[in-house]
Amino acid sequence: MARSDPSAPGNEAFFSRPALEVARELLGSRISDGDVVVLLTEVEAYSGESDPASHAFRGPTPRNEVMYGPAGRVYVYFSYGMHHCVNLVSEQPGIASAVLLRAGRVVDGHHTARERRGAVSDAALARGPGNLGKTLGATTALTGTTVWDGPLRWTPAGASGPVGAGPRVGVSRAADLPWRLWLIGEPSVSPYRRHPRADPPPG
DNA sequence: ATTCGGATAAGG
DNA sequence: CTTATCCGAATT
Repeated sequence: MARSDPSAPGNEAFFSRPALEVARELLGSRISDGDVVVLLTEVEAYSGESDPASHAFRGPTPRNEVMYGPAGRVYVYFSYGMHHCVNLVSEQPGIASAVLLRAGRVVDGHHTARERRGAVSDAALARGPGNLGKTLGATTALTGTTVWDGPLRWTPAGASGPVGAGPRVGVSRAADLPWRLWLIGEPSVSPYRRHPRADPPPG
């Protein structure tokens, strides 16, 4: 190997699957930036141009272009003019798909994390996608980097606990697809907030 | 429950 | 130009 990690082929294969499947297996795995290490506790799948809640629903744009490329790349979008939200691209090239990293538990680098986030509880450091992005120091400049030879490094999960599934947060269309997954009992998981204009829940 | 902040993209 | 959005903090 000249530059990239020898585990790159395996990592790319891991991400080159349907977003929901990748999302499920991301729970309990780790993503790091320098000394800051986060164990992922909450993720959401966004799958293809047929998913009305996905940034790719209306086809390619300069912002979402990376979602159409090979898996294992980082997609950071700048949200509401202030938050950097981190996604990991999944599926094969041509199928725009990604997993939004919604929350995690900081397991190392608390000092750096708190420099970025301020005086909040450990559980709140990386609770919510904007806060997780801030904890990792993410900016849109990370878009397109891989999680094996870029600033963000991903390592597979060991064991992880029971998994909950429910509606995605803040989406107004396809609001009740249970594509938000989390580790049950984790205090770092963000509270569910339904989009104000989503259709009423079924039942 | 509501309000601001203010990038990105779609539609008029 | 107007409206909506994969959000978070602060306020009613």
